[in-house]
Amino acid sequence: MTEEAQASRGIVVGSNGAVAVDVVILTIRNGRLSVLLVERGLPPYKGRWALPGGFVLPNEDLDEAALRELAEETGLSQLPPGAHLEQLKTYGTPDRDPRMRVFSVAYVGLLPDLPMPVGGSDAAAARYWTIEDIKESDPSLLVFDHAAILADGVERARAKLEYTPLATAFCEESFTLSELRRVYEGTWGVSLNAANFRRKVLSTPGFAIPTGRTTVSAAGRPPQLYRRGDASLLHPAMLRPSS
Amino acid sequence: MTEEAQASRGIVVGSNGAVAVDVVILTIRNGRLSVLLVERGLPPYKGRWALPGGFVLPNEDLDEAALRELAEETGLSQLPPGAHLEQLKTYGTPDRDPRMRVFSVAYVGLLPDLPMPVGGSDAAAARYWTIEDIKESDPSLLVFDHAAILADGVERARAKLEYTPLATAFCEESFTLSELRRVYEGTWGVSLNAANFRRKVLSTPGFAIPTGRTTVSAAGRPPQLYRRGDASLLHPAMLRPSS
DNA sequence: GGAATAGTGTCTTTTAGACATTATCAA
DNA sequence: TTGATAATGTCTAAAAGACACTATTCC
Repeated sequence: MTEEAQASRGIVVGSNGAVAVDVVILTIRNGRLSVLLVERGLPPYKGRWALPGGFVLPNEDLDEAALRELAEETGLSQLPPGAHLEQLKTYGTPDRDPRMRVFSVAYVGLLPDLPMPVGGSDAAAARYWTIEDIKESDPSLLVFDHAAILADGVERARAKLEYTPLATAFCEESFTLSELRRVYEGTWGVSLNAANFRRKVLSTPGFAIPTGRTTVSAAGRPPQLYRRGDASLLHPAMLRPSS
Repeated sequence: MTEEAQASRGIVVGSNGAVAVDVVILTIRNGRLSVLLVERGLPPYKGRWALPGGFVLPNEDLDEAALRELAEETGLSQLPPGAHLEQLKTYGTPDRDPRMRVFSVAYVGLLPDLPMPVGGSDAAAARYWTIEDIKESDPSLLVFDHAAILADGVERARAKLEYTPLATAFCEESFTLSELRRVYEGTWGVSLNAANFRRKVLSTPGFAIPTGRTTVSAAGRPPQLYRRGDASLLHPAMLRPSS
């Protein structure tokens, strides 16, 4: 039955729940895939952690709401250049929030490892957790179904690195190929052959563009710097080792 | 800000819109990718077409609501074996429905080309349209943002055929490799080399399993019959011709 | 020079594209 | 036999994996 048919029959008119957004903000810190979580400072659920999120405001688009939540928690007034935010999935199991029916439209954000701002808009604590640490901790660390949302977000990021150049969203505006490779290695939890990785990236038009500059490094030959190209798909894909 | 923080501050409590599901039901008819649309029989929007959909009921999960809508429009009491239904994306632009704020959680369904049942639960007409015909018709054929939802659904289907064995969801329980190839050809709008396609499918474990039986065909050598295997990913992917 | 990291070259293996050839049916 | 479709075989090209080797820096 169509929405309109229902509405004209008066079966369900008006609202059947509240709509929120939750954001899985991922970054690579110290070579490990990590997510930004906020701690509940007040009951209920005091001491447990949650994905940043909140209700969609009247007249606010979903993407806007997600951007706003990301900005509030990271302190970034806007997305850094090259960063990426995309819709993930909507979660609406009737009792996922025990207080009322809440539909949560989840987003995934890929960001470079920026220094945390001094306090977001909330009093509650916020910090990055490695995905590993969360998996090894008490299953009730996260509120509601946020563990499932996080798992879906991580899988989305892992999959998208295969067939898009989005790994660069984890990097600063200019980056070395070793940094880019460590994004893949940290996200997939594998190690990749540096020479073959280099050949693959450089043979894909629009993935990484040489800037001509180099960086100073602590030891070894100074690496070249690259910037994001305009490719939107890798063809053929970067293969995730199957082992 | 977290949902809980907002709720405890009373910033937004209760609802901010209604939540509906809309389903992009795709099939291959006469070799062409096609979608099931329902016609509005009553004003407003009389004579225009829409994706099957409706509001999510209290205590109904999103997947359930999508299955219910699919069943109501196709007359299928349950999904045929091997058919596929997955969440696509949520659309929530404030004025996408002029009557009230409606968040629509869209789904994509891939089904074999089953005969249409004699009338769904609605009085409104329902029929399959080819994607081509919709693209060539008046842009106002579809209500609201349903053209955009349809485009996203078609792109999802096209992409998923590349890296999953979901093409089999368009087939009956047993199928020939030519039928399977025509699914790819119809979905992608290309023609594929039959010999190379065959080699690719048969070299992917769990894609298509020979049943040992053959079909009678109007002309030519009778083809072997296959059934779906248990693979969930193609590795490496079936490449979509880049031309 | 030695340690460390960046970058190049090359051989092998896997997979895809092109396409000729054979197989099996109906009329 | 002819026409049609299914199935096989083979050569070539593209891409990935493995890995040895050279380059450039700091100490």
